[in-house]
Amino acid sequence: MEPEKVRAPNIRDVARLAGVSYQTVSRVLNDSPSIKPSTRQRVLDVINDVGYRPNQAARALVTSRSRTIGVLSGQTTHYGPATSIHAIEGAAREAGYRLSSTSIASGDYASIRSALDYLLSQSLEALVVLAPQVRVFEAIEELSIAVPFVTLESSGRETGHSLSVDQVAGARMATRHLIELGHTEIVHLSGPKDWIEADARMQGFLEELGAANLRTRAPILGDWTAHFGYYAGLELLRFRDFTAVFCGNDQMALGFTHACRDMGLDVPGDISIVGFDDIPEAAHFSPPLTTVRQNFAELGRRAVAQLLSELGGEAPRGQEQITPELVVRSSTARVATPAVAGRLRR
Amino acid sequence: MEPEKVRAPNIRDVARLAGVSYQTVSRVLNDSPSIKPSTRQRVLDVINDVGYRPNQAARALVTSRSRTIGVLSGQTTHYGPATSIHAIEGAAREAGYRLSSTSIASGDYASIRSALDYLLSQSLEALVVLAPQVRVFEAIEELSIAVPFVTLESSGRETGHSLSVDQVAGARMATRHLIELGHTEIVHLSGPKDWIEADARMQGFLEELGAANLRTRAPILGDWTAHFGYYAGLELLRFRDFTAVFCGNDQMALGFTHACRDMGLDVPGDISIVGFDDIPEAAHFSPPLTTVRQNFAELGRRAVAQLLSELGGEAPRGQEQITPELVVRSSTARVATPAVAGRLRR
DNA sequence: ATTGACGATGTGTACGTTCACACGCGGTTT
DNA sequence: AAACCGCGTGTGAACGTACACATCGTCAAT
Repeated sequence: MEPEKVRAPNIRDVARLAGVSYQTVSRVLNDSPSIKPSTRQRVLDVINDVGYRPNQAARALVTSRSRTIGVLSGQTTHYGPATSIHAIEGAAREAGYRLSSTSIASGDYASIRSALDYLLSQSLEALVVLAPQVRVFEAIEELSIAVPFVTLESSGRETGHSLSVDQVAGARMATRHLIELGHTEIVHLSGPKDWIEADARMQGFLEELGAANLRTRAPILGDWTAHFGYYAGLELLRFRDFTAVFCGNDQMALGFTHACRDMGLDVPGDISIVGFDDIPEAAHFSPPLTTVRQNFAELGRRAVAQLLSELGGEAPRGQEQITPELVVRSSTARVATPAVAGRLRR
Repeated sequence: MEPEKVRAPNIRDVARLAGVSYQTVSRVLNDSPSIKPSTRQRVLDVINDVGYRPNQAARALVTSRSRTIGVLSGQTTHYGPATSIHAIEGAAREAGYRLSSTSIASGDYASIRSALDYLLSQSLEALVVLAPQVRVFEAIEELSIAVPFVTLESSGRETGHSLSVDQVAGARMATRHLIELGHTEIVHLSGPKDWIEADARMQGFLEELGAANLRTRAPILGDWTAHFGYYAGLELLRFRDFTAVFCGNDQMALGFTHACRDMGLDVPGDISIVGFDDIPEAAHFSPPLTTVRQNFAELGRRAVAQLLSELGGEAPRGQEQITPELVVRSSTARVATPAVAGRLRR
């Protein structure tokens, strides 16, 4: 029984054992056309025997091609980003790329900057940014990144490298749906302050309300969690001066529904609720949640596709948006009579 | 205004501009002790000016230290793994490591093997495996991995490198809770066939039932989704020969609850339901779900801690388990009278 | 005055791979 | 018969860094 080699075999070891030059081995590895089949087989056999694995660092050093796509993300725990990243990973793997991911601890500039620095020193070939905070864009602009990159949120700014679900359109759909059901007093539970999506959804909400000439009220700034939705619900429902809620995401909608139940209110009988995202659980909430579906996986796939085409020499595609889709379930209903809203108002 | 350099500045460029040798720059980068403060400052200034970033590939090549921890994962979309990975990422970043992640497309051996091959060619320093399929362990054993590694599931096999939440204990807690409430006819909705956790939870369930001398029934093999829970519920509830369900995860519990509602059954009045995981939404389900909490973040952090200590020269810690915690909410209740269960039985 | 130690810096070399080029060799063209 | 071509293969760089060692002054100890 052989003792474990202290040094991993390298390309020269393989060459020696196969009785060829290291260059021939290299050709086999990069399946160069001009190589005799018998030689190739011999080399492959040796590679298999000794468990040779080409050293990626050395390869990256000389080619300055790392076959790596960097991913800068924020909270990867959430359903949306997690799904997108998973799709990115799959698409990248299919194209022979791997992922190097870093997430930022907090939204402050220093940690964003250091995360980007870190990624950029990896000599990666492309970069996808999923970090939804506004400051990330400042850092990106400042760095003038040399590799193709794409951000998965619309920054509002024209970076020319963005790909996103049209949050504004989604929010307008959700709001219009409520308006069409006769609701005139609609509350919006938004996401945190400097989140791009939160901002866009809020904007869509306000636009649609404005278009219908309805009273707008200041949205409540939440933190995306069901807990927040619950406590915000308990608070807001003390004054029942609204008949519908548009929540910035499904979790908050779930929490809000919980609060309604605790306050003895029926959803959608007394209060209509719309969420955002369409997480897989939303169809099984009680009641099943009306929400706006974002195709996170598609987003991830298209990000990789765009990057790959840019890597292949094509020009960046500029802004691109995916339209979301309203999924009507059972958490929204027509207002009993328009007067109800009036009666409820203090 | 300078045109963008085609080549990124390297250590020699910095050295030239700072009027020192490249070795001095290297010393600054690795903050070597013996270097004159004024020189260090001059070098640092140049580094900042030209935006020099040390090439990690070159560094990895010569040191064979990549400062990278590999992550092999399965479905990263789920709450559990996503949370663990996030925690791993955070802990790794804190220790100056970054992550290189690959997920396996399917559970087949070839894709597992190629994913591992890929990771192992990265000259990474440590590896954490979150892929819950049994076959992954076969691949790992076969490869006799040289770097410290840890698997985040208990394989049942003694690999000596595993760290996990004690699934069996968690399942026993859940089951015991139902038994203590007087339930004698308990159904188990399990996860997919070759998932390690699914197996362990099933085992715990059966053990506890056996300990209480209760009738055991064949668990239903699901796929973790709320959809499955829902349809399984619709099917099972046609014969109401049970009063409680232990679901393999919270999503299936949600779906099952939905099915109960659709069948006009009250939870927990007619049926008690226990989940597993304690996803953040579980507290806001209708009714709030009794479940078993797994500390996924802790798991991730401890995995990194273990790896780092091993990297520091300490011996691997062997098996290690974290005990989960039963969280009693409102989806479980005492059986009205023990006779009820009997009456319901066909 | 000579030696030694030490602080600060520079010079070779190695890491493992790919790229540009060179080479020998049969077979076809001039 | 000389020149050319393409196939299969080998040789010498180069990528950017860290490590071992060498060098050079300065200052204290002998």
